[in-house]
Amino acid sequence: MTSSKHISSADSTGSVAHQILQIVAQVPSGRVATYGQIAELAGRPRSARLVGRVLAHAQEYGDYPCHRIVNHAGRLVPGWEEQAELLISEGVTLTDYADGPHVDLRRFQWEH
DNA sequence: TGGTTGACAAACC
DNA sequence: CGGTTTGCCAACC
Repeated sequence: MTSSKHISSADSTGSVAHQILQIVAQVPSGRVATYGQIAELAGRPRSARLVGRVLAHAQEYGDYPCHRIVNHAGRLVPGWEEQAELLISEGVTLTDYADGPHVDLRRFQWEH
C-alpha cells in the first residue's frame, strides 16, 4: 500500500475524465447540471473548465448524457442545436433568448 | 519547456 | 444590469 497506486485506469488522461464522466452519468433524466457543479462533485471545485474539455471529447470515452450539462447561466452548448431537443424530450422546459435557449436552473438543476 | 487555448465561473467596473 | 477582466487546470502546439 505505500504505493498501491497501480496504473490500471488511473494513468492516462482518462483518469480525470473518467472521474468527471462518472458524475455526469449520475445526472437523472429531466434534470441538468452545471459545469461547476460537476467539477465540485468530482472533488475539483476549480476545474469547471476541465469538465467542458472532457465533455467535448466525451464520445471518445463512451456514451454519456453530456446534453444535461449547461453553464452557470443555464445556457446550452453553443453550436449544438440537438441538445435542446434532447432536453425537451426529457421534459426540460427551455426559454428562448437572443443568445439561444436557456434552462431554468431554479426548476431543473440536479440536486444530488 | 513554455505559451496558447477552451462545451467555465466569479469578481469587477 | 451587462460587458470586461482575472483565475483555473489540463490538453495542445
